[in-house]
Amino acid sequence: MIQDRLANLLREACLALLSDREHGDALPGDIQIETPSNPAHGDFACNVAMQLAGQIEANPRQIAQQLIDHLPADAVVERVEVAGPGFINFYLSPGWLHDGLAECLEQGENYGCSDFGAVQKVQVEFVSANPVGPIHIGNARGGPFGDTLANLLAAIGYEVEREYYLNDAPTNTQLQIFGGSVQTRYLQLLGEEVGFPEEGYHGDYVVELAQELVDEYGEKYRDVPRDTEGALLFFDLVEDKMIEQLHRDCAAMGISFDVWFSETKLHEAGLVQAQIDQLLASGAAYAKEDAVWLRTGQYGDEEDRVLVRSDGAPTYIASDVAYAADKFYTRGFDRVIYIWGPDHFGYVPRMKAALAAMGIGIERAEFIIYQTVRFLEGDEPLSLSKRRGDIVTIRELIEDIGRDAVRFFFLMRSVDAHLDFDLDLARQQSAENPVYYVQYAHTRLCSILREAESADYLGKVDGDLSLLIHPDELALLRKLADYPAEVLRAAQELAPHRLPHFARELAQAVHQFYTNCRVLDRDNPAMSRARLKLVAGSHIVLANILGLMGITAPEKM
RNA sequence: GCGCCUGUAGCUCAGUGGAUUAGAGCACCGGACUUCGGAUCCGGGUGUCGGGGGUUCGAAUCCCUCCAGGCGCGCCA
Repeated sequence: MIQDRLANLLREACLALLSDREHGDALPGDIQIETPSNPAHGDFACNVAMQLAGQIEANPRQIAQQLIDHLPADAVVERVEVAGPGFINFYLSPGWLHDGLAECLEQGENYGCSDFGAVQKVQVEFVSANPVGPIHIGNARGGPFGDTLANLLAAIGYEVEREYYLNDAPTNTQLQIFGGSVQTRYLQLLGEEVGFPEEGYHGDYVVELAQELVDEYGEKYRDVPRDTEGALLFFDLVEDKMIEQLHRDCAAMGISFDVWFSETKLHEAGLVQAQIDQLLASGAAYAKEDAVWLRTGQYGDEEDRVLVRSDGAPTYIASDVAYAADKFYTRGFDRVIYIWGPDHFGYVPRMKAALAAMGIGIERAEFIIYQTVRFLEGDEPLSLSKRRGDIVTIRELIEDIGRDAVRFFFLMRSVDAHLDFDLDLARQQSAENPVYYVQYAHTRLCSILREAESADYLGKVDGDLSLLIHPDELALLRKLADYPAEVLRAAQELAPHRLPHFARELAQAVHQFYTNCRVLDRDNPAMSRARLKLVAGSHIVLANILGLMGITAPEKM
């Protein structure tokens, strides 16, 4: 990357300058090369002189000038200036852009990838919705986010695993409530006068499930007691359907998990009990009032948390402790990223505390809480609750506006921002959608490449990139050259939402180039060949970035 | 009450120490094509960056405080 090249030049200049001044220890660890927002300020800029000024007590402009004096020569650096309060601005010859295109063409689908994360194993766990209903607008947000984040981390060299944690254990109270809801609907369909519990799952799909049970089994389960065991029996009857549905919903979003991890398996293998015993033995857990508590209060949580209820049933924390042991110890992930919905917010401190109590460095775990999605109908916000039944499923949304638009919409916003989802607006905007703008740029390039195959006047001569000097060509070249740094940054900051923005800017540069620079021209084959190379490079980068987002790159629309 | 997220153009949002012009999309108004796809391009912005205070060469960005909206605070997940 050109940024690394410039940073290395500056690092050498810093070392030379600092040894002159006997300040060898003042070298900044990370030299930031940034792109000035104002093009008049050069192709790249660096603020290292101002950082140094604080440490060695000298005028930043003077330091900047001295750094420039010590800067090793480099072919692409045309001139370097001190500007403003002490910026070092680099003005490069257009050759660096042509080099960037050559690199892009050579690397193809790998362009944008790097080895930053070399051989580290990272797991991204996301969605992980309880198997009690379809994935819907409220809990789907982590899907495209996690999937794209995983793509990004893989692109910068991590060994990535995508995981779905299936809370399928009978100790999960939600399953009991859900099973009870199915049971109640079943009995109602059989004509029994039974009231539906307020805290139950009110969605129509529960009635449909119950109807399927009636169709399949008739009255066979009429006399099952309406207690916890009965509820779990009913959950067992529908469990496979629920899990299949989750698989279908994820597939519909274009997400393929490497591992569907079953909570029940943790229990069956005795791992939950083993972790509880170990925590008791190490003193991280203790017994009080018939329950077992984890000393999370000593590790930053507000208070200690219950691991085992007084009735002997383990809580979800117990499962999660065992699950974490499996992730960090058994499977040996260097980093684990948990992506959770806003309802799990209060759970982060206790999970961190639990990891600390287990002796797992908390820097190895990252918790990303995405913010609420509100579904708006007109001006009325509806709260999304599976239990209340007023849900819009992810598959309804996908059928409505398409998978590509769904992924793009969810990805566009930072996960820290609340997201208002107005279905009418989404439907209406799908024709004026930024995703089509990006995809259309891709199809236009495909169209040129198709056309070029039958253009006999092009011959076999290689395109001369130095012919590319039109402002719209240079602007497009610049976006192509910026791409690898953008991927790296989006991955390091765990910020997939940067991608749709970059993709739109790239598409804009493509459309401008397309409008103002005729590519295929029988009267100018040399220029045609050069521009075709730019078309090929742009085509590669658009396809790559759409690929990272899990959005199709169509050849025709 | 405590904690977290958010507050930037009419609307939806980027920008989270950097450059005396704070950006984009949508919407609205006007314009562009005998050649590669018009789902395109070009032009049109008087914004208390929620208010106030502070930190410094420099703040939408960091700190404090207040206001508004959202979410969370269970031996549920």
